[in-house]
Amino acid sequence: MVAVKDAQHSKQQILAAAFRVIHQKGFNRASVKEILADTGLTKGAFYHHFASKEAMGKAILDEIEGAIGSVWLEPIEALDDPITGIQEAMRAYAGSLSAEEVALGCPLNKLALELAPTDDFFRVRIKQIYDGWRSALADALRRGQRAGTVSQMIDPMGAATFFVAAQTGGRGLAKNAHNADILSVCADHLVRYLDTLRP
Amino acid sequence: MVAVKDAQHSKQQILAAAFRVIHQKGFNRASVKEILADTGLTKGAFYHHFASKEAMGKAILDEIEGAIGSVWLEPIEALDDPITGIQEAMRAYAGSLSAEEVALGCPLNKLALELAPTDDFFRVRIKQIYDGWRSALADALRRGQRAGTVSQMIDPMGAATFFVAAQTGGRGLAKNAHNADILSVCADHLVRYLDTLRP
Amino acid sequence: MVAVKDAQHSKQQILAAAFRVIHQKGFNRASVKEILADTGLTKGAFYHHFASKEAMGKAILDEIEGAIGSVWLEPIEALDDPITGIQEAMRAYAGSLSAEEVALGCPLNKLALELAPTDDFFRVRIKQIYDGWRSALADALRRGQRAGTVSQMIDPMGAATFFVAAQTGGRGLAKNAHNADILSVCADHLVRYLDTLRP
Amino acid sequence: MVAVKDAQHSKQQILAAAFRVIHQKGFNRASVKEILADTGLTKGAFYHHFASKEAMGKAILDEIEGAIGSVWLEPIEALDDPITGIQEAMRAYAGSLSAEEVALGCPLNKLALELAPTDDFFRVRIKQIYDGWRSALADALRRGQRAGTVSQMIDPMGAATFFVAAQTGGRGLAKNAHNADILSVCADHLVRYLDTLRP
DNA sequence: ACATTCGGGACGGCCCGTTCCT
DNA sequence: AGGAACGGGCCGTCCCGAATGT
Repeated sequence: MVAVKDAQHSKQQILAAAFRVIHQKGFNRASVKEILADTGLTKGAFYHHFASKEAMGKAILDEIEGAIGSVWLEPIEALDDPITGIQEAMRAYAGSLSAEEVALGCPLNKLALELAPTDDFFRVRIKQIYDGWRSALADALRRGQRAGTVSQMIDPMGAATFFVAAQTGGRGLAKNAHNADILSVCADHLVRYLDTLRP
Repeated sequence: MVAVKDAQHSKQQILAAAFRVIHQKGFNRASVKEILADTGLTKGAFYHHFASKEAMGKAILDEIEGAIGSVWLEPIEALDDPITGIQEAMRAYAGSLSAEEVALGCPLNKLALELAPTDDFFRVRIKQIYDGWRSALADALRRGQRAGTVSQMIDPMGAATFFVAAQTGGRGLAKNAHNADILSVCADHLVRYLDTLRP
Repeated sequence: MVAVKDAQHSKQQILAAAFRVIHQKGFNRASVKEILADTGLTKGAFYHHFASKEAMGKAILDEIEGAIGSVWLEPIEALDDPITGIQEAMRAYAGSLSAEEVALGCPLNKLALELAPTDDFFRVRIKQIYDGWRSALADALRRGQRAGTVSQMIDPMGAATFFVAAQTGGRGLAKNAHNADILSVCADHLVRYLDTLRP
Repeated sequence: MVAVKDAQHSKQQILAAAFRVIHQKGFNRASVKEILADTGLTKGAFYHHFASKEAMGKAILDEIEGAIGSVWLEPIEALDDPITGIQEAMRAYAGSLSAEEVALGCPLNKLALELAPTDDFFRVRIKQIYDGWRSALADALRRGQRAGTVSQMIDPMGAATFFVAAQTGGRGLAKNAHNADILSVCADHLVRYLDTLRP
């Protein structure tokens, strides 16, 4: 009855455990050994699926990219009134995080801060993700401009950039304070900021 | 005339080198050995001045606290129109950073992200610094409310929190992108946001 | 048209690749993985054909034994004047090696030096090969003694031993120096030495 | 009474143990851990004295160079009749080796065979040692030519090269066979070869 | 007091030969 | 014959303490 060897399952298990440990300790302090301890697998399995710890980190980035897509981008994908959509996503997000998730902070920001100065590959990959996020937001705002729900005066990309920055910063502040209220406050302010983008 | 052993000088040297290395690599990856390599001193000296690597980290936090004070707080300390003061500080800050400083990002944020989940002492100490920053900003806004330069409708602490969060987030985004323009964009948006706090 | 699974072919492929890698890196440093990389096969195939890496090493020794036979023994198998035969084989050998082959040295000697102290089975097997070589040379010299082309005064086995030793030593020295001239010099001296064995 | 920390002593201890283990297992299979097990020291000590395992290997080569000097070169340093001197050194050497030493073989040859194709630094350093050996022998022979104890017809460097090669080869053969007689036989033949170099 | 040298161990990521199941 | 997983080994790094000057 021992679970048969299932490559995909093992790889996903490792990825999930790695995400958890890295989210908590950061990439460098997350030891391969500890990651594997959560899975019951051994180093042989790890290095069968990933060429190196770094390669696994890249795979995790892919997952994070997907998560950002489903939380922030899909909900507003085809909206004529993107501002309301983003506001709702923001509120849903700020309200959905458990105390633990608040204390852990944004995984992408964590990796960005830790790895950007050291490893250029990671930096560029993370930049891609952030750029994708900002672009999708800007696209939505442009759609709104065409639909008349967003002011013609504003610069979509600039506004999107500011939103991503402020959102990320708010979550970082809340994390360090172990305080979800900070997140709420920032969310409120961002919602109000978004209102100023209406015509 | 080789400088005789000068305790204070050695300690400052270590602190300066440590700040540099930690800013770049983070606390954990900054090895004591590498820090000392920059100074010409040896481990004996290090452990004479600091009980542990962690203790040295705390000393660095003190320095960072001072730096925040002189960049963000002193310029607006007694202003009747704090909003204009903060706007000027913001613009000065965004304009003053070299490409290298942009790429390194905010040292406090870096430490916050890295150490908060792992080491509670650090987290609390960093929280003190952020709280001090936010409080000082809130105080300034309250002073403005009394002077009539700031709207009575706004919550000073909330606005201060949002400002710190957005500023920090902007610098993080710019760092990862190796792009000072992102910082400028965020600064512009923050300046505009601050305008909305006027009566 | 792709060759169907051909057991013998696969085994030979592995053996050939293994010989190459082992010749270059030695037995221990030659990883199974690297050997297989050259062949396109996988570990499953390897352990299908060989019980262990060690077992494969033994198969390689068989190949080496054959190669020594065809280079050194067959040419003088039935000669009445073995000294001239050996001299010619020596000169042919020294002249035929490419710069690369010089730099790689004698594969048998390499294995002998590396494995003799650690693995007794290998040592004994290699000893067999060296003994076979020496015996065949001694036999040839005895044949020459009977034919009157070799002095009665010399000890055939002793001379054969010295020849093998000096030849091997010369190739080792040349290998380390990346210098075929050393091989030539040693070959000349051995030719002259062989002349002293004539009546 | 625990031995006080004595840098020089510790370093020598490590070097001695390393020589032993490397002589037996070769450089790659000689693990730092095993080397240290013999000494009672730990990795901290090892990496305090040596930058890397490779660096330690180079230090060992220095020791080997010294040993060759005292066994082969010093005894004939200023002799007018170098041939007799070399013959005596050869006989002394062949007679002095214990069964264990025979079974271990020449440490320099072992390193040469193992590391030459992989690590060019080692190869060149080992070449230096061999070249030094050959040159010293050639010098001695030239001195003999001037003194009239060595034939004018022979090429000193060629003869020295052949001597080193044959001696090394003989020791290798004896090692693999676990048989000191092979060494004696080769020594005898070399002695006789040396006689042919007299006027 | 200040600084150095020496050494201790625990861990870090990675690789290796091998086995098991398909 | 292939793919997945095992488990232990390897070299090197890290933070730090103890003994030793100066």
